[in-house]
Amino acid sequence: MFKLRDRSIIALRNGKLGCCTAHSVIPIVESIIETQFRQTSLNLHNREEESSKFHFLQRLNPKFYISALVNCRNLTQVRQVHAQASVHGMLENIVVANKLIYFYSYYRALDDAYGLFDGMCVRDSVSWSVMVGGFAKVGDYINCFGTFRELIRCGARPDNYTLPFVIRACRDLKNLQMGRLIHHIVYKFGLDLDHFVCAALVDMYVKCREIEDARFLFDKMQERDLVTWTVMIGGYAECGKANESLVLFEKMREEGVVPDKVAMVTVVFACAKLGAMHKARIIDDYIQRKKFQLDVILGTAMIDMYAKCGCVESAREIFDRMEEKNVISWSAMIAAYGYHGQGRKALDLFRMMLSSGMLPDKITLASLLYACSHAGLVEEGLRFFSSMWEDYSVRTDVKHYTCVVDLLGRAGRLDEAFKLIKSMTIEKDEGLWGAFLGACRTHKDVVLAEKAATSLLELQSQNPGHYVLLSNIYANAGRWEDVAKIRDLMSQRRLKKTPGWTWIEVDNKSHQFSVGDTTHPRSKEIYEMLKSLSNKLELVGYVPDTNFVLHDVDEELKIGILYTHSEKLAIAFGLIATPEHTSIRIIKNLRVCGDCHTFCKLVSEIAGRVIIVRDANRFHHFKEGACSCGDYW
DNA sequence: ATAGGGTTAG
Repeated sequence: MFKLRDRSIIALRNGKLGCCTAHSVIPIVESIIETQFRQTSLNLHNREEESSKFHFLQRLNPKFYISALVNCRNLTQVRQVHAQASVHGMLENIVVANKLIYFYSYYRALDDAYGLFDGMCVRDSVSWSVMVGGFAKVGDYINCFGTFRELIRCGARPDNYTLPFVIRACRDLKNLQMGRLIHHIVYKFGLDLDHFVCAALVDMYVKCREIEDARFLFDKMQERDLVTWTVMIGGYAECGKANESLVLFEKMREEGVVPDKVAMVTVVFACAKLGAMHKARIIDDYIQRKKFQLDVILGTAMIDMYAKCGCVESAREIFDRMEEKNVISWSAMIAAYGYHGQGRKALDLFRMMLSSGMLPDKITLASLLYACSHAGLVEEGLRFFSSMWEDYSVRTDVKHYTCVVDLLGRAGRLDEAFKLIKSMTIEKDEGLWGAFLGACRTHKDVVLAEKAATSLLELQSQNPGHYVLLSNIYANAGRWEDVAKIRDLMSQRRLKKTPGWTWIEVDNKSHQFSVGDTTHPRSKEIYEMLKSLSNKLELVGYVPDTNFVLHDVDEELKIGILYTHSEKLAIAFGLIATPEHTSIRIIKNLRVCGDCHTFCKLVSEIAGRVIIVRDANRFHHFKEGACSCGDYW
């Protein structure tokens, strides 16, 4: 047992622990408790008598307990200090009680913390803050909100220490309504929107996908720190405004904020979303210049960036340069080969992965199946699918089924795909039915499409793409009444067809086109180019395929609509605005239409250009009249 | 007495 020496006793009496090292405090407390325990058990009902010998203990300064708590190394020690404080009536000291609540929640003993909190006669704003924060830290949002509500109900004033906790709870739960309420409370109580509250609100709005609200607050912050910049940049990328992400990144650097690795990962992620190749190169240069270490996460993000910007080779270079790879890095690279239609390379890489001793997970296998599906490697895909559990201990989930339905569907084996769906014991989702419906469209099978559609619409799909697909199938079969029904259903469910757009980078600037667009400054030249292209294309036997036009309009009009699809406009612009023989890269937000696919093949031939198209699902590399997807997409 | 941001499929 540690022995109390005079010096220590003096220190304790004065509430100063300057002469004690951090680690010597605990034994002192233990010793005090020990002695005190002996004393109280001898003389439980005679508190007057106990005082003479241990008088100094009762007059202990609260600072002693606070220091003792700070030096606690586990929950048991906190409980001991609590017991000691209780004996001396120290719990009535609000600072001691608050500290105890804080340390109980630090050790995740929320029951103890709340017990103490609940028993407090007087609470100050710190008490509320540590209690609300305690619940927030362990992820007990119900009690976090509950305590906060109690705070408001008691007429206490919330403070800037409490609010960030509650706001972060809203963020994690993606509870926008509650988040707004708290934002409102800030104004109602006339609290000042300090840095912490503001940063938390920005983060909350970003995670609830209210990017404009986040931006509004972000712009109002006087001092924007790196983390908040990063949140904002990532938020824009997440909600499809990756362009703005890169603009913000520039702005951040202009303001002299120096990015760290996490910020760079976020920017790389934004660039992957955007698919802008020259930006990818710039960011890569920046990363190399600033000597950011190519760790697993940054490396993997860069693999993804290069692959999604259309350059699998550069992605592979990064992959090979990475010293440490995890299952995510391997999966990203396999997936990249998949959506570039290089199924064989995906398989090779998968084998390499196995021989390097890395175990695949469900995402690796989904990527692999996806690669097989997009390269028409039907048998290989089916083999992997059937042996996932035995070979890799990975359970098949609905995503794997979706890949295989896609695989069979593309190969025209619709009946097998349907049989597979019917045999499933796990829950079917709309992605699965969507894949099947897509296959029915490709192979013009209205009967199976109707079955798929029934299930799909039962799921109350919010994805307009599925309705358009179905409408497309009906239109193709000339069933205009059914087309009208789908249209009604869409408006009932307040869904609008996602407008298609394509964009192209020329001279470091992006140019965006929608169908029939005439807003581009060089519009006149673009349409002239289109006209001359169509004349040349007709000479090589191109016939517009009006099956890809949804509207119930006459043939002439259909051809007109088809001719001005956004991807055609972007390509025409690419041809007039870039040097000959350079490749043209375009990005489309939806799946590329069949007629445009044919168009691209022919243009690649007659104009002698490589055309790289990124659509919603994958890449198409057109060269000398052929496409890397082998018309299999 | 206050914290927070990052990678793969669909």
